[in-house]
Amino acid sequence: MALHMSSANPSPDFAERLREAGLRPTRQRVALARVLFEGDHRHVTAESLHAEVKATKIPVSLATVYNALNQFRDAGLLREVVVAPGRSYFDTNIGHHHHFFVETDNELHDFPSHDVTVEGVPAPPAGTQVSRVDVIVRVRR
Amino acid sequence: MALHMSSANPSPDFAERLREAGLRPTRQRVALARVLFEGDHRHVTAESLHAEVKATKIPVSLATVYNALNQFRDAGLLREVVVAPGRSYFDTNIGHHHHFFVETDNELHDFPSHDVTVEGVPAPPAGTQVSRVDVIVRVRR
DNA sequence: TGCATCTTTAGAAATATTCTAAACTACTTG
DNA sequence: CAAGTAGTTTAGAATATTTCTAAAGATGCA
Repeated sequence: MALHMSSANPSPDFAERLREAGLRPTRQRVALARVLFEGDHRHVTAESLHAEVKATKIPVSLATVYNALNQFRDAGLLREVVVAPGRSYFDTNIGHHHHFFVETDNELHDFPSHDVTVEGVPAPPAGTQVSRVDVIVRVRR
Repeated sequence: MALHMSSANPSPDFAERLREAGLRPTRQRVALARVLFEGDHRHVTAESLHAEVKATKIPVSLATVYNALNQFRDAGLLREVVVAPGRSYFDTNIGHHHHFFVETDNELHDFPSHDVTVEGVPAPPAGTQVSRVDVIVRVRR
């Protein structure tokens, strides 16, 4: 019974969701998916996710966390956000949205893009097509 | 009359410009400044800049390149652009502008922001103020 | 010139991520 | 459901980028 209506994910059947994404639902991947996709949207780094999953007593190596994050991203389950040099964030919100980045404490916040318009962007370089437009609003405390 | 109106720098007196920025015009910093600020705007990484300056026969260590890039950025002479995980780009264009990032070959292109409008961004998180709005248009070949 | 301060440097260290090859596990087939 | 195989996980090594350290060197002021 879904307690969290604002949850990122209606179905808690993580094994099935992994299978649909073309990934074998191993113990590690299911544990990672549970932490990532249960409850509201979130932002993690490889390190922070590793720490969280280890706390659930399921053995996972850091290498597996990196593997899984890359696979989840490639499968469209996560979005990678690059805002700070030397570290990648992964966002469980894969819908259209943009980010506030609090530079003073390396904190990331989503905001919906449906009200945002970006106008006046010139034509992309010859031979290329736009894959995404990111708006990053950098703020400080 | 200046032939290169689009040039990044009117004056080629790099020592003086460093002094104005509060930096001692050492041999290494002047050599780096020459490569960076002579001619049109450009994008470099620490590695690429190191390779270029070494080619001018002036001895510079990679550590000094990192130091100088950080100092130039802090002094407002450069802008750091974070678009790809694991590497920083530095942009000699410090005016208002945004970027195309060609993901397929890690290439960065500026475009002026004076025609660009970003509307509908919500209020920033409480207690913060906006330091900059970056628009990154990601494209692929 | 003399000297205090700032800068550079090589190499070590820190940080983040990927790779390797061996052990392990999920899924399929018989 | 035993066995095979193909995909996964893992520890540890390797790679990549950036920063740190402490010693040597350069700069600019008196």
